[in-house]
Amino acid sequence: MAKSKMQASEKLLAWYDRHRRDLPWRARPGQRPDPYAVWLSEVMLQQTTVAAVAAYFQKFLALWPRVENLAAAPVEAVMQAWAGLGYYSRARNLHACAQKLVADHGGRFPEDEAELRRLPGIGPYTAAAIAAIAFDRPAIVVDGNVERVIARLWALETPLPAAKKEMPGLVAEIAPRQRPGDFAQAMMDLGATICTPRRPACVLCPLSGECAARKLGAAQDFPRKAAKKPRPSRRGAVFYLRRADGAVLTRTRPPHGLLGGMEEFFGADWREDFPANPDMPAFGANWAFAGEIDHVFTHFALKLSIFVGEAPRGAPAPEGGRWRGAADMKAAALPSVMRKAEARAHKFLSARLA
DNA sequence: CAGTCGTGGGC
DNA sequence: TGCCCAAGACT
Repeated sequence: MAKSKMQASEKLLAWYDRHRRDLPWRARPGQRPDPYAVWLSEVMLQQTTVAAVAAYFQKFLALWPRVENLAAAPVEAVMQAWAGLGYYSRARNLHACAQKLVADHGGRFPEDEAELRRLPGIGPYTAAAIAAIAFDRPAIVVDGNVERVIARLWALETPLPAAKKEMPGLVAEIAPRQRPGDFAQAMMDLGATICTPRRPACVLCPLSGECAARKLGAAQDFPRKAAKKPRPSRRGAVFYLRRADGAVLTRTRPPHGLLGGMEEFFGADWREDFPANPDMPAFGANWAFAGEIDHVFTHFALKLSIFVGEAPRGAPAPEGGRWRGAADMKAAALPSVMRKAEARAHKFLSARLA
């Protein structure tokens, strides 16, 4: 190990002391972090931007200030509060984790990384992050930021994701004995603000003198990445049924899988070979085409045809469905794709009225 | 281990 | 418009 690499952590921590981000879930320097807040923020931040998380974090903390409160809440309330943030299995696991913490750990977070790892929704990254940040344990934290910083620091030729298994060892080479929590957060802050995916600000980087990719003049070309697969397209239909009294028909999706446990409008299955003229459902009448919406999921793109229909006052909900009043709809656990469909239906209805 | 699992912003 | 991506977990 080169001596310059051993000094990297000192430079990084000095930089962190001056330039650390002030984030809602982050404790002030010298203050004890709240493990509950650390855990909550880390789960929300999985594959999710700081900007998107901030408001949800505040909302959850206001609704459920302590893990006991979250554990006592109905899971439907948690799903509803999570609606719009994506990756909904996180919300279900969050709730399950809270209940397990209360039932098996007296409402306290274990400090040990391996013990944390056993809890639902807590994987290798989150376990290490909680151990390091909340308890200042010497855990090696590797997230996407860290992978990028490390790949550039060593001009690592191994492409991601294959390089993932080398990462903990490489991080350990520069990890300091002291301040493991600050070191972890410093690496992530550096990746988020200086060592960015595009146009990294190497001129401002405290590690530029030790960076092999920088020496090659090719920081932006790291990390190497495996070619990605094309994203298939699917089509489907949404049947937005409005009753004469203004209530709207919805249902709840099965608890697991895509948008698991979230609410939706009735619709036809999403498939690549979707029929050009799908059958309208038996319930409802006067079905009218309200337009299409596009939505992109991680592993497929979706185009939905929106149909608006009417039902008479007092019409019963079909099997598995429920009527929601207008005010009730605002609080429903609708994922973003369904909010988009709802907006299209509203636009169509207001245009038809005019 | 490669596939599944959301969303919104930036360029 | 299309592509990239953002503090990954689970199977």
